[in-house]
Amino acid sequence: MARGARTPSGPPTLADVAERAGVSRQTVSNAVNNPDLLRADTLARVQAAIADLGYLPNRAARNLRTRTSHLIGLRIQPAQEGTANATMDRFVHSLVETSREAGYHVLLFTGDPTDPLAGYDDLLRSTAVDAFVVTDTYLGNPQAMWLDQRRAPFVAFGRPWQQPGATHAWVDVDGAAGVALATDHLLDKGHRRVAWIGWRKDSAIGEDRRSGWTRAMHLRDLPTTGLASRVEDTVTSGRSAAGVLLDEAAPTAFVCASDTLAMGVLHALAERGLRAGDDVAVVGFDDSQVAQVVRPGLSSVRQPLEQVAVEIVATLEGLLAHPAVPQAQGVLLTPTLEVRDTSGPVRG
Amino acid sequence: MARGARTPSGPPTLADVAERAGVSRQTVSNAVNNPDLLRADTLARVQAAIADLGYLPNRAARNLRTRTSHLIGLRIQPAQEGTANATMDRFVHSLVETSREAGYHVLLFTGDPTDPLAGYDDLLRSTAVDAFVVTDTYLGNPQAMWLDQRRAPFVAFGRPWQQPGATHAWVDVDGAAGVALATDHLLDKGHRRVAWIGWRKDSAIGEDRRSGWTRAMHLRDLPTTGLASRVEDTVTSGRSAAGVLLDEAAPTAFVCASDTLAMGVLHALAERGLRAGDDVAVVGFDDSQVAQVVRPGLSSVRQPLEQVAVEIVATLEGLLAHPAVPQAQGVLLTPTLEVRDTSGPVRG
DNA sequence: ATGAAAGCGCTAACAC
DNA sequence: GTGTTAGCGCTTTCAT
Repeated sequence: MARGARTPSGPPTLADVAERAGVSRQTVSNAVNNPDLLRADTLARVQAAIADLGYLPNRAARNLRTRTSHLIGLRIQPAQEGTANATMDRFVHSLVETSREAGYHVLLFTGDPTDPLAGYDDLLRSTAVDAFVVTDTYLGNPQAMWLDQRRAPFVAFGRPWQQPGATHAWVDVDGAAGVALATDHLLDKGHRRVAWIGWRKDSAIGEDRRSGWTRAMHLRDLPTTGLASRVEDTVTSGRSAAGVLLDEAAPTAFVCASDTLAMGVLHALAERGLRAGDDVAVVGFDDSQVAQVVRPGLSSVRQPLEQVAVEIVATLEGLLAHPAVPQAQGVLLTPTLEVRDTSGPVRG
Repeated sequence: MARGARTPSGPPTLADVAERAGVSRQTVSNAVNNPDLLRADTLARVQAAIADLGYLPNRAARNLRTRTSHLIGLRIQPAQEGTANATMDRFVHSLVETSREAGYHVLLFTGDPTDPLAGYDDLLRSTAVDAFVVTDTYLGNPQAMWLDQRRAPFVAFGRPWQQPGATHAWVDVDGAAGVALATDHLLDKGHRRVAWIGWRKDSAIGEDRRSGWTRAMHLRDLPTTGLASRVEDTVTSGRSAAGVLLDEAAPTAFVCASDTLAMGVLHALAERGLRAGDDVAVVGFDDSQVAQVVRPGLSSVRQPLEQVAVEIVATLEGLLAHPAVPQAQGVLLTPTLEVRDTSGPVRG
């Protein structure tokens, strides 16, 4: 059947535009992808036809031909209820926004939480996505190694802590710097006994953040012994840890590896009739909604997730370019500190 | 060029499998899509070849041929900072999970917040997605009407409040029932003066939720006059509204249209030295992370978002089936109540 | 039950 | 600068 005599079924195609503009299909393709190749008047005629028809290239056909999908795969985990952790929400939005500007959409997938590789393989083999953004590198990061082996383009949000020899591109936030920022802020306020509540030792991110605290303390010749605690990332753990530290080390301020832990500290203070901000200062990490709406307002380290997304997409574009543009292997961004009520000046 | 002599560039294709199994390409296609058509031994041979090669059908080719993408478009808004609203996070994950089980992936896009249609059009015209899930129906819902006109398959999360004549499929949570649940819970605890803090009158969702409160109160012959306030959805608005109500109407309990407003109430109580849960009860709406980690724990109405996702995907499958399966136009799900400290029994 | 032919809509390569 | 040819990998139709 001749394409010219088609019934108006489905969106217009290249052929429709070509016929209407009185040019060949290839010329229409060029008008869309390489406008410079056309003479001005031809271009105008084709563009008019495109506008008239409301033509947009069919994605599947273009994908098949160019062997790209302009899709970026992102695996998401269920939101952790009962915690204040909600980094993903902000990051996902930033990534979607930035990707759009670069001509990409974000394809979400989940996977068996026990199998970090689930989902990646199928998408890769079926050429459903051009690249991945890998976020859950804290699990030990087998995805990164695995994707690297398959030569799958990807950028990690998070450093390859466990694989010192890894060569893949990554973008991360300098947790140590963030915690140092928080600690310095407290020290500047006059605090001397600043405690740390962080995660268990097997968390590389936790240890990194912790190092920001020890560094800041030691730079002012302040001791850290007996002032630190390593616990699970739950509110109740934070509460107990704070209780023990208050009893045994009498800190006047707490820096925490997460807002979840910081909330635990606030609970412990309230139980003892201590006023957060006035009696004891507290700083959390992630600038969660909880930090923003709780009373008193929780000071917190904020990750520049918008900027992370920008760096990730820029890296991705380099990776996917032909020929691939050499990338800086890693980009480390510095967080900021949101000061709220819980780190007001010490009373008196 | 004969496909048989290909260099091992890129993933295996149908032709590769066919050659290895000694059958035609069509037979491989049938083995994948209509296994029943093959003789048992042929099927086994083909499946072995598929497994050996790690073959998975190329998405773009399949999409082009079948005119489907097995992608569901979802437009996301930026997380509202400074509020406790985080329904999206949980919903998105549920939707991705449920979609996967139905063979779909979720494609995320954003749009100009001032133009609710931005993004939809391009995806539709380029046949990038098979259907949409429309969530932000509270804005007045032009997307629904618009998509309906274009005969684009979609399901709305949220009723067509503004368009009584709308015929599209939707899934929603019965906010009135949720608030009635909360109010009854408080009345059962012995409260009689239960106040309502909700959104401005132009919010249909807000008015619906409010109706659950008036209904529950009136069912027990309790007055509502002077006990209600309609404000913006911010913590400070909730705080002021609670202050005014406490001064003028002396309620012993508050039901709020959101956790954000409920947090405002908690602030107001704390400022007055009143203890939430003991002196005055408070129930929020959304069961946000804030409700879960704040102290005292905030009782809250929880939307069954997992179930919403299941219903939406089921409806979508019906819509996309050939021939389309007739759908119930709307599905209304009932929320549950998470009881925490702020709605403990009245003291004494 | 299996194979051959055609074509989805697009773009890369080349001819004019 | 524009048109022609071919083919991406798959599935639908029809023949065997």
